[in-house]
Amino acid sequence: MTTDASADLKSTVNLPETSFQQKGNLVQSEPQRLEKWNKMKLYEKLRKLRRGRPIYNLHDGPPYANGKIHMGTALNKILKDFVLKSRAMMGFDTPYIPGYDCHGLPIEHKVDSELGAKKRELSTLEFRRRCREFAEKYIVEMNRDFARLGVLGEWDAVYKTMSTDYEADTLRALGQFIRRGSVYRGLKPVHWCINCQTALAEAEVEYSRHISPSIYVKFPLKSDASLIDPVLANKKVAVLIWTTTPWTLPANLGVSFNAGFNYSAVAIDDEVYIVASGLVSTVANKLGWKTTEVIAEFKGERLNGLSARHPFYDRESLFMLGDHVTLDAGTGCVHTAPGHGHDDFVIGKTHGLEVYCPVDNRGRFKEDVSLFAGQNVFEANRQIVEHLRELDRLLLAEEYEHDYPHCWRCHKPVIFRATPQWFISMDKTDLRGRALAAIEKIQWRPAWGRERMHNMFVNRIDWCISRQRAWGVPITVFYCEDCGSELISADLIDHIADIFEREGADAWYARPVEELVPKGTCCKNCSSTRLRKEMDILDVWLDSGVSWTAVRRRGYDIPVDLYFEGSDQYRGWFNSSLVCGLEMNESSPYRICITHGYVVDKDGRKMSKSLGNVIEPEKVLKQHGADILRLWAASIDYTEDIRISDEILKRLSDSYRKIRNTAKYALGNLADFDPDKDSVAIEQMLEIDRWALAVTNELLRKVRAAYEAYEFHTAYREILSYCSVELSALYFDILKDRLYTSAPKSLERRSAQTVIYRIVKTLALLVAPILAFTADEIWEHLPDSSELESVHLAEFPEYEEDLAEPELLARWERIFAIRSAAKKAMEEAGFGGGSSLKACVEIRASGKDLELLRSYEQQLHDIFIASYAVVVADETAGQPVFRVTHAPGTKCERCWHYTEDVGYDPDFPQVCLRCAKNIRIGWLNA
RNA sequence: GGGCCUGUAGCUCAGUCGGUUAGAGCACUCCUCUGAUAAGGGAGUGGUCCCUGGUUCGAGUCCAGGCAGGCCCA
Repeated sequence: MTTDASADLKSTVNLPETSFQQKGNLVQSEPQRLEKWNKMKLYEKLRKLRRGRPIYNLHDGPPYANGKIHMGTALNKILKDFVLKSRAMMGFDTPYIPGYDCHGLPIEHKVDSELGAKKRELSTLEFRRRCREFAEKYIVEMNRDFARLGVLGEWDAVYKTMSTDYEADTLRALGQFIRRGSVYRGLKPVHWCINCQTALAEAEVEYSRHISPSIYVKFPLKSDASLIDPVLANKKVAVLIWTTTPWTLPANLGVSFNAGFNYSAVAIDDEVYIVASGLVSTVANKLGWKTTEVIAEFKGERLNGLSARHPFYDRESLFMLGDHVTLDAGTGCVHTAPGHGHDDFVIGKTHGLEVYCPVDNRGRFKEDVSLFAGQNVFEANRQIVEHLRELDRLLLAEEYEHDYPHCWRCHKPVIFRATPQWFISMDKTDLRGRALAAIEKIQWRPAWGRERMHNMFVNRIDWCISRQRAWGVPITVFYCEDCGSELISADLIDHIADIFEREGADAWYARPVEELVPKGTCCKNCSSTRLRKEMDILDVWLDSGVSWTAVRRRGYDIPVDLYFEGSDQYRGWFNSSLVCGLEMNESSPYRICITHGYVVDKDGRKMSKSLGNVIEPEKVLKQHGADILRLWAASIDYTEDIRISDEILKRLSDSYRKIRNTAKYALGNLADFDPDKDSVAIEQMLEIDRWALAVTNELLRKVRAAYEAYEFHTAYREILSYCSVELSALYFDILKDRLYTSAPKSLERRSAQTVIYRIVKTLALLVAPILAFTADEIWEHLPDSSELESVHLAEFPEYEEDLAEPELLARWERIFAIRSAAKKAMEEAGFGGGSSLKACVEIRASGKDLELLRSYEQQLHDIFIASYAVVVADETAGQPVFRVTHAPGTKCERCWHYTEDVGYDPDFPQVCLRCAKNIRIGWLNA
């Protein structure tokens, strides 16, 4: 055989040919495709195409606009895009208006630190302008980065919580809460710097070493001790507390115990002290008790509702039960001052205690505080200790070094102090009860979301909505300069909201009172017109809690279909949105609530700078491309923690290549195929082609169901397995001979091409929500000029009952099982894999297998990709038995089969008769 | 410390009502083809089902207690 002859033969083989590149080059090609989508206005086009169809409304939870997108936000946006793209392909009209959370402390801090010392020179208005610019800058960046992920939406019309209309709506929400009667002014302990005389957020305190007094104090029992245990009757009983802030003792209103702990009554000399049993020896050691005689032991719950006398005031101190009481340190009996501690505040609330705070702005005891009036709290510590000692209430006082909160500005130690704040009551308008009822009706995915949310509302304390900050929506109430009473009115707020609608919330800072209120507005108590503006702003959770109003403004119905966020939002956005929805709209703003887990590293640990295990989406985009990141998002079960690592991304790149190559191979075999002209009717197809159609149909059913259930990783698995097993290893491999060697226009080849066309089109459609870029690229290469200009405008095909063919599928399942056994036998005989055409396979079978194999005997060698396959009846064979030998005959230089008729056609001495015939039909028009 | 969740092969996932020898895809190893070629095909290796105890004839699955990790709260 000469080289020329060989080249001639090769020209009569239909090899795959396509411009679809094997390498994705995603990093380069994706931005180009994005550009194309922008130019063709893909989002608008899709919306137009679906106009009038049922709307599927996913409302975007606004991420905070203060930095680069990270893996968590990228994952969230990608998952949302899966939902929207798949719903669009199910025929829904799918609006998507992304949003941004703009107000709040993190931006204030960043602007603060950028300004440095200059900050003091700025007016509030100017400061707010800087904050606005800061947020705006990040919105532009984040928009670009989110869009780069292939997420389709109204990126040029996002909603922002700082836009004037949004700020007006936020304020109107406050008005509605006031109108319903759930807003009140109360006290709550906050971090307070007595040097700067300002409230501090948690993020504004830094912890550093500090020496405090550490004291053990007895609180003599006031209640009848025999109620605890008869043994204690007529004894001098006291509970023993430990504190490092003696100055909070004047504000003591109670002692807390843990219901589940055991407590011991320890007799020391003629007194009895109550201490948690688990701490008796520690305390004894500390206080130098030589012997500890426990005369009674009981559960903490026995103490509930009893009381002690205050150690130095003529006052009662109530015994309460709380989980915040631990055995880490102290005595297990916790001094409780609701005005000076968060736990104290919460437990005091539930027991109806006053939020008593006898300390003023400058950290001095108020005038009515006997013994210590006017004293600075830190200086008063020593005198309080001395006083306790004099009264014989003190068991030990020493110095204690620990981490203590300090002001981030002046670095002085801060105190916890109750200050006036605005609250939304959970109970005045039964928000708690209504929320619990609404939670039952919402669909939660995963299902445990219901329980988590339920528990949260059962225990939730009133919502503190005021913040002593500048960058936000102001709480637009007034105080009378003359009599001090509050002027709080929903109508007045609506009036101001109308001003905000035009000018934004800056108006509150830019305009004097007279320009903010209608003429004649005055104090309801004393009719004074001298009014002072409240300068607190609203908690940003109220901002985002009303984000659904931004959706309603654009004409969509509330409730929307879906909220889909990370699992931290049970406490956050899901929570505040539900409260706002209930008060303003009498319903939850969402029907379905889905959460995803957190992105963690390969070992399941959270990503943090200090651990050095952070993977940035930007890096993945530069290294692999958005479709790989999207494939990652699709491959995982998002309800749990989601791991990412270089290995995981490597595996996904492999999977990606499998899918891409499958598509490429399919497209390559359609180079000469026009579906309109060349398609073959199902009745005329070869049976294995009908099998492939049926399998594809099944894939369609499974993947559609997965999309409908928001289970993207099931879709991913089905698609990948279909490409690897059904197509690559079976169908395409078996098909090669037919595609390559049959005459181009022959029925056998057209039958296969008809199916391949349907396969690759279905594949493009099914992966489109996930591989947004690649699917569109496949779509472009389909041999069908009449198709839509982007795969994202198309709809999923419907499952076709006619194609199901369960008997055919069952039959072929058995054939492929036998094939697998045959492959093993061929491998053992040295004809595995690519050398299988050298093999001649003899199969001995009985019963049903024999019957089945007989009926397929003619095509069996094609199915095995061998040159011969012979079926022999053998009643002794349970499972089929194989004998594999080297095929007889000569290798045909065209189809590579071994046959005994090579050279029989004198015109084509190197090929078998089948090939000779095909060459004549296909290439010589004979 | 409390609420909710997770733990199955190197990776990502299945595993139904408790029922045979725990599966798949990928990776890995070996073989093979050179007409899917930075591809394709075949065969194979790989498991303390987080641990301990309990219920049961039987536990990856149910119960209890741990351990490790995550979110939220404290």
